[in-house]
Amino acid sequence: MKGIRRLADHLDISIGTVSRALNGRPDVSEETRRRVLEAAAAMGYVPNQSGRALRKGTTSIIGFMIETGTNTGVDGDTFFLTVFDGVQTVLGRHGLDLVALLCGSEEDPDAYLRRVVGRGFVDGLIISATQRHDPRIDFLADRSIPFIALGRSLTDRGQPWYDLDFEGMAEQAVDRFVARGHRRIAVAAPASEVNLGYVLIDSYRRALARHGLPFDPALVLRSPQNQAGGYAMSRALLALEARPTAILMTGEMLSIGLYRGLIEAGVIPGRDIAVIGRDNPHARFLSPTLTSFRTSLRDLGIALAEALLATFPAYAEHYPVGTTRRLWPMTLTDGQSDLMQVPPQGALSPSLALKATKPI
Amino acid sequence: MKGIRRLADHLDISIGTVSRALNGRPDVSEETRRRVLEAAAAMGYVPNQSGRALRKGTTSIIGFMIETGTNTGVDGDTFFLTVFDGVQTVLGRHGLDLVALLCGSEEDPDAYLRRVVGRGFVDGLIISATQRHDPRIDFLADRSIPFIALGRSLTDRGQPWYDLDFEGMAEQAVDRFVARGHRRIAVAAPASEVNLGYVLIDSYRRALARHGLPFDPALVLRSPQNQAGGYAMSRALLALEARPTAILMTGEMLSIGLYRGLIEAGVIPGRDIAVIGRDNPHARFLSPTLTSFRTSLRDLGIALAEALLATFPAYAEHYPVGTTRRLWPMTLTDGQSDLMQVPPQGALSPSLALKATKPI
DNA sequence: ACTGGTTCCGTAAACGTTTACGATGCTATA
DNA sequence: TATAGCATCGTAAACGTTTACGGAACCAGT
Repeated sequence: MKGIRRLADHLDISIGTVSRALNGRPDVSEETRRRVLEAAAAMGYVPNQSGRALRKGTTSIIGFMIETGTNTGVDGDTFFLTVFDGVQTVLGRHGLDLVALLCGSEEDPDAYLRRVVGRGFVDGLIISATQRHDPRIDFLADRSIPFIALGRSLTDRGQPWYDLDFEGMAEQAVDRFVARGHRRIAVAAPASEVNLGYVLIDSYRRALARHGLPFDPALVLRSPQNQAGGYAMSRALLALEARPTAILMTGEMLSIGLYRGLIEAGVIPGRDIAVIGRDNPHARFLSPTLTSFRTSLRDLGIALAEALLATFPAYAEHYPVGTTRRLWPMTLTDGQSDLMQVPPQGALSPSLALKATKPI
Repeated sequence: MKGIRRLADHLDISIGTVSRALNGRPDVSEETRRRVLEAAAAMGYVPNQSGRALRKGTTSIIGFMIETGTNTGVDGDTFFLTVFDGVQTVLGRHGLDLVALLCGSEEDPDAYLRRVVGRGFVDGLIISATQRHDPRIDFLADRSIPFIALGRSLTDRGQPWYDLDFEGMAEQAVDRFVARGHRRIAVAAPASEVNLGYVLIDSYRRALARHGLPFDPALVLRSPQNQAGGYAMSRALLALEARPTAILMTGEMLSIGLYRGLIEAGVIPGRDIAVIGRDNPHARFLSPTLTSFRTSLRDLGIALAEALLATFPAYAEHYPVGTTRRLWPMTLTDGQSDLMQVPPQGALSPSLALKATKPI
C-alpha cells in the first residue's frame, strides 16, 4: 500500500478526506485536519507528482531552459546560477518549483522544447538566449503556454520579456568615450544569431550618430562571448589598420580575455586604450580595475519570476496581471580602464599616425 | 479531445493500438504502425508525462541536484554546465532526460531532496557537493532510489560515486614542491563541511609525512572556494609569521583571486612564491601562466551517467551492473607559476628570515 | 468441417490524485 | 416533531497512459 491510501488506512478515514485536509479545503474538521497533517509529517508523505498533475492538469513546475555545453557563447557562468536563485525565491513562495531544462549540445533547441512542453512537463517557462528570429516563441504562443523571455526577439507574439539595457549601455559608454575625445570607438558583438547582437549594434550606431561620428563596420568585432573570444578580439583589435582608441565589451567574460591579450602586447587598458565592459565576479579581479556596467542578476531573476506569474490568471491577486516588457538597467561603475584621454584634433601619437597612413 | 485519444479517433483505431504502435510493441501490423507514426508526427503528438509516469511508475527523468546562490562555495561555473552536457549525451541515448534540480539558497537541501524525491519526480539522481556526513545519502539509500554522488562522504551506504582525485593532486603537487626545495607548503581548503576539504587535508598531510615534513595547521588556509576567497587567502598568506614558499589551490576559482592579491602586493607567482592550482577556462588567462591540474569535465559527466545507469537493472545490457567508486584523475600541466626554486638548507632570503624571527 | 496457431486489435483495468456530488448526523427553528 | 441548514465525510469519476487479456479473423493441416 502506498501513497495517500496508506495514510487514509492508517487514520481509518477515506482518501478524499485526507486529500481535502492536506489541500486546506474548508469542509474538513479541524480535529481530523490536525491528525492528518501530523500523520503525513510522521510518515513522510509527499503527494505523488504524476497523480496530482494528471488530475489537476497542472504540474506546479516552472522550467528555465538553457543550453549546456560551452559553445553557447556564455561559458563560465555565475550568470545563470544567480538568476536561478532569484527566480526560485519568488516561485517558492507560491509552492512552485523551478527546474533547469538542459538542452544538450547534441539536440536542437526547438525540438527539445517541443518535446518537453508537449509532455505537459511544466506550467510555465523562461527561455533565454533569444534568437533574432526565434521559433520557440511562436511555438509557445501557439500553444498558449505561459512563458517569459530573457531577451527580446523580432518574433513578437505579445510575450513578456526582460532584457539587459543595451541601448543604455551603448549610449552611456559612447557618451563617456566621446567626452574623453575618442572618435574611433569599437564594439564587441556576439558571433551568433542571438538577438542581443543586433540590438547592441543598432544602439551603438545610433549613439555614434548622435555625436556626428561615422559608423565604421570594421570597428564591430565579432566573437564568441567568452574569454577566448576576448583574447581573440584583442588580436583583431591590435591588427586593425586604423586602431580604435576605445572599445565597449558587452559580453560578461570578454574583458578577461581581452585584458590578457592587450597586456601581453604591452597595451595597458586605461592608458593606451579605453575599455568599458560588463561586471561579474571574475572581472572584479582585473587590473587595472575595469570600468563596467553592473546590476543585480538575482533581482533580475526575481523580476522575471514575478512577470511570469503575472501572466497566470491564478496569481492575479499577488501580481497585477499584464505583460511586462522592460529593459533591465545596468549602472556604469567607475574603474581605471577608461581613463585614457585622446588629445584633441589630429594630434595623433606617432604610432597611431603611422598605422593610419600605412598603405592599404 | 486531447492526447492519444485524438490521435486514435483521427485514425479510427483504438487508443491501445496507438500506444502499442508508438512504443514499438510487436503486436501491431507494420501498416498501422506507419500510419500512427505519421499521424503522430503530423499532429505533433507527445505522450503526456504525468499519464505515462503514473501508469508506468517511472518518469524517465534523471535529476542533478545543485544549490543555487553564490554562497555555495562554487561560484562562477563552467563546471556544472560542462558536466551536465556530458551526462545529457549519455542519458539522451536511452530516452532519458536530465533536469537540474535547483535548491534555492533559502531552502534546506535535505528538505528539498525529500520533497522532490517523495513526489516521485525522478527515476534517478546525481547529487553533488557531498558533505562529510550527508543525510541525503541515507535518505536515498533508505528509499532505494538509484543515485550516484559526485564526491565521497563518510556516510557510506554502498552508493556509487566519482570524486576528483585529491589524493593524486596533493601527492603530485607536494612531490613537485619538495623537489624544488620547498619545505613550508600551504594548502587551500574549503571553509564548509563539504567532504572534499577533509579528504584534501588528509592527503596533503600524508604527502608531507612521506617526505618527512611536519604538518603545520597554520598552513591550512580556509576560505570560500571562489575568487573572493582566493583574494582573501592571499592576504592571509602574506600575513603569516613564517610565510610559506608554496601553495596548492584546489578550488577552481581560487587561483584567480589569489593572483590578484599576490600581484597587488608585489609578490609574483612563480618567482616569489610557487603556486599550483586547478585549471578552468578562466585560469587559462592568468599571467604568469598557472601550473594546474586539468581534466575533462564533460568526460566526468559521461562517466557519472554511465555509472548511474549501471545501477539500473534495466540497463544491464548496456552497462555492466555494479557500483563504481572511482577517483577521477587530474593531470598536472606545466605553467610558470611553480617555477620558483628554494635555496637549500636554511639559506633563507633576508625578508623571509626576518619574518621567521619576528617576536610572537 | 474441425482444430490449432498466428496476427492483429479492442476492451478495460490500473497508476495516485483531486473534487463534484451525495449521504449522514447534528443543531436550531418553527 | 418535522424541517431546514450546516458541518463533515465517503463515494466515485476523471485525468492520459500502458498493458494484460481476450476476441476476431485468417490460414494451414488434419
